[in-house]
Amino acid sequence: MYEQVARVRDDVGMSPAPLYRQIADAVRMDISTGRLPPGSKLPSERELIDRFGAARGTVRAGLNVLITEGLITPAQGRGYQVQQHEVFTLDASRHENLLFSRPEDGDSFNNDVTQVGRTSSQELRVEVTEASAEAATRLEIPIGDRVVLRYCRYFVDETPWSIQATQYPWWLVNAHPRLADPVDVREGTTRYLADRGVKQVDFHDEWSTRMPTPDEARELQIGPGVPILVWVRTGYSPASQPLRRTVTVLRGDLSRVTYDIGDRKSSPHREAEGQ
Amino acid sequence: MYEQVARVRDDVGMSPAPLYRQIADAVRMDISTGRLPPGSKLPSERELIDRFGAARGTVRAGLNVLITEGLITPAQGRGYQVQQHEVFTLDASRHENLLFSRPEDGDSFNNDVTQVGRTSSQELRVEVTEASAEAATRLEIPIGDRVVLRYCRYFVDETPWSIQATQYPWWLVNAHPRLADPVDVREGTTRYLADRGVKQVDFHDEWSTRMPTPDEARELQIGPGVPILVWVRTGYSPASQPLRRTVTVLRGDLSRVTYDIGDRKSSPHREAEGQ
DNA sequence: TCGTCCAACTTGTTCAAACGAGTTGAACGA
DNA sequence: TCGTTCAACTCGTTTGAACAAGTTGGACGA
Repeated sequence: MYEQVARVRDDVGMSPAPLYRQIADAVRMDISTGRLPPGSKLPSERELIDRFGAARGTVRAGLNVLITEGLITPAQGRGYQVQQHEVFTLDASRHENLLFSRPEDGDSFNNDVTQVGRTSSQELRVEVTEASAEAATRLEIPIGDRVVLRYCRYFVDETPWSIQATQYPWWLVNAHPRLADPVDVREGTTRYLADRGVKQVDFHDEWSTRMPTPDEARELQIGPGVPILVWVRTGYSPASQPLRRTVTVLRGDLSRVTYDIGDRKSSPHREAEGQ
Repeated sequence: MYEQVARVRDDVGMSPAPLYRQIADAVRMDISTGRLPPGSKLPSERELIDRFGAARGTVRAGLNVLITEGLITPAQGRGYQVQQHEVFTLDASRHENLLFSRPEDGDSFNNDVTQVGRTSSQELRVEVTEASAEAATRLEIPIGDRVVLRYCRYFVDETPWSIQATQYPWWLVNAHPRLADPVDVREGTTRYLADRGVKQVDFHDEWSTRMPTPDEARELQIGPGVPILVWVRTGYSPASQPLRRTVTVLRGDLSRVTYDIGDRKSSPHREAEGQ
């Protein structure tokens, strides 16, 4: 199927790209042109060795570039595969607090998920710990003060989606003890608090991106080359008192986030698929 | 300085981590504990070879893990260095449209930059092109319609910071021709339009993250292991007519984004340094 | 027919060697 | 003193070999 590719080594003048990068470029081109569509299997290392007349190490160096770029995934015994993502959109400006909260909460994300025929599930863990310096600053409490930490990992079908850790100051937990219940608050913590007169009206959101730590990569089941989105939301009462601080780590390859700012209510945006 | 590390190979039962990952873990630990502070030089490959009794390829595989995680940067002839970032924060909810716009625009970002004693600069390029499918959808114009593309690369001091491409629909350019001027609009395009009665009051923002393409990596001068933030903002008139669409690509290692949502005006957040 | 087993694939890990190319600082000469 | 040169360091690229370990499908036997 492939003819032997003439190796570009003996140029005069400008030095050619190193062989491993030529390999990466060639395969990347095959991907971007659609010759290798998402989900398809790459030629095996053996085939690429023959095609480029390179050593195995060189071929692997080239493929490693594409792994780092998040374009392909290796699987021992099965070969390399072109990444395919199904992106879910999260409307952060309408989002109350928790991903996957109940539809009655008016949350848009769970709807997004279930409307596509997916099932969402979650693992919950609740602890009482001490506030870190960062959290204490945001929650405007002394460092080391007791807080309730509600830790949650969310799944779409079987795929880990995000990790979320919410810290509530102790004074709030005292008044509303179900926050410390190690079980799911059925109607959602935001609704629970709202029903008891504690309303979050303001948010401060902070976004950043980075590569996952090994722990995060394990929990989200992502390989190298996939960045994460880190979302830190602090919620405030009408009196500008911090009520909670939520740190959410989202898989970058599966997530898109939107904000609608201004007067328009429901945005009439068609879903434009991009890249 | 370092004693020979006993290699963990012959465990019974659970197979040990491969050597290259042991090396990565050891060095990562040195970084996270501060034994190797940001900006410091790593031991050379030679030293690590001796310390772990591994082949050079194995040591390089280990270091490659850390490069992919964005923790270190290699420099030919000079050794490896622990990454050090100076993060700049961009307040997207107060942000008018362009990064680095003039202080009179009330933009917070340029202030952030100059207040720290940095200088911001930019490269501008203006073209007339045809709207892509995506852009046309957002701008609510026919696909292939003429648009003005204002392309800009921003720098902090000498460091590339972000790449920004704004598309204006032709009907707007006709009415406000300076949008097509291949020179900097001194007072900022947002202000320019506002002064002429065209006010952007609503925004639709879309955020995602991914690894850069080779082109983006070159333009932003980022190495492997550094993700980018992609920000797509569509601006609307009070009549909900799309006025422009801006795609901004930000270096993930240097950027943090905030949104303040709700009634509170200026958020009294102290700058809490995290991570 | 239906499991089991195994051969033949796949990628994962590691070694050893060689040469190329960028950087640095010390020795040297003008 | 100052510039040049160069040795000795750094990482960059490539080869070839070997064995480990996961996957798959077909042959084979019950």
